[in-house]
Amino acid sequence: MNVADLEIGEPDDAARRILGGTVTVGDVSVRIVEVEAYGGPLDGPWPDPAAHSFRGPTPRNVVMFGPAGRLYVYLSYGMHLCMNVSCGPDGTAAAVLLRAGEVVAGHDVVESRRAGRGPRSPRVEAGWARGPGNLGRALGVALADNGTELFDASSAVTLQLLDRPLPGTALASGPRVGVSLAPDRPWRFWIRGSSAVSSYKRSPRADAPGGSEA
DNA sequence: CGGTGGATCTGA
DNA sequence: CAGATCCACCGG
Repeated sequence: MNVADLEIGEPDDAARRILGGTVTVGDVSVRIVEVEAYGGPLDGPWPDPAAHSFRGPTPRNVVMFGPAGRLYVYLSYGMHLCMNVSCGPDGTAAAVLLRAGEVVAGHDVVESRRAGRGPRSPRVEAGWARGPGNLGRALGVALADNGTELFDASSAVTLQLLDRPLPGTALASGPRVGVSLAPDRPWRFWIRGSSAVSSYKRSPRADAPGGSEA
């Protein structure tokens, strides 16, 4: 509900602020339980070689360079629509990738979107929006939704933040998933104990689930 | 583990 | 323009 919370502060602050918030598209709502923060080019405040925006603005990533609170949608590996929330001041590239959520409304719609997929696709409700590709499919976003103003109630895609951010004790953090550059940056955040967190990438060696306190 | 899949970017 | 790349997922 408060864009200012996303335009002030570091991308990781925005990431923690978004956790626990709710994204709504039509009848479907998802409570966000896992996110990753991304920065921008070398000459910006948050140089991030893992970010789409690292090599400067392009037609695809230009939303990351715009004002906070807009939806950045991109197609990953030719089949998965992934959702990000732009953050930071206008003109500065940063975004938060929405990695996983819990379906809190529109279960029937989400289930129908999952129909016809392989028998191994998540049957358990907790897996319906686990992973950025699954999250995008559950919500039914399209590339055409790129740039949507998430805090405008009349938008097709909206984001409702918690009135107050979750306490740090409720969160955990660790390295980002699927990122080969800057793997040491602990810019992945999730809500402790949520069954929808995409834990599959955790190293089997890591006995304590994947990360540290946030 | 490998195949799939398509937009996007880079460098001829 | 072709080729490489890409913030995944599923089935084996």
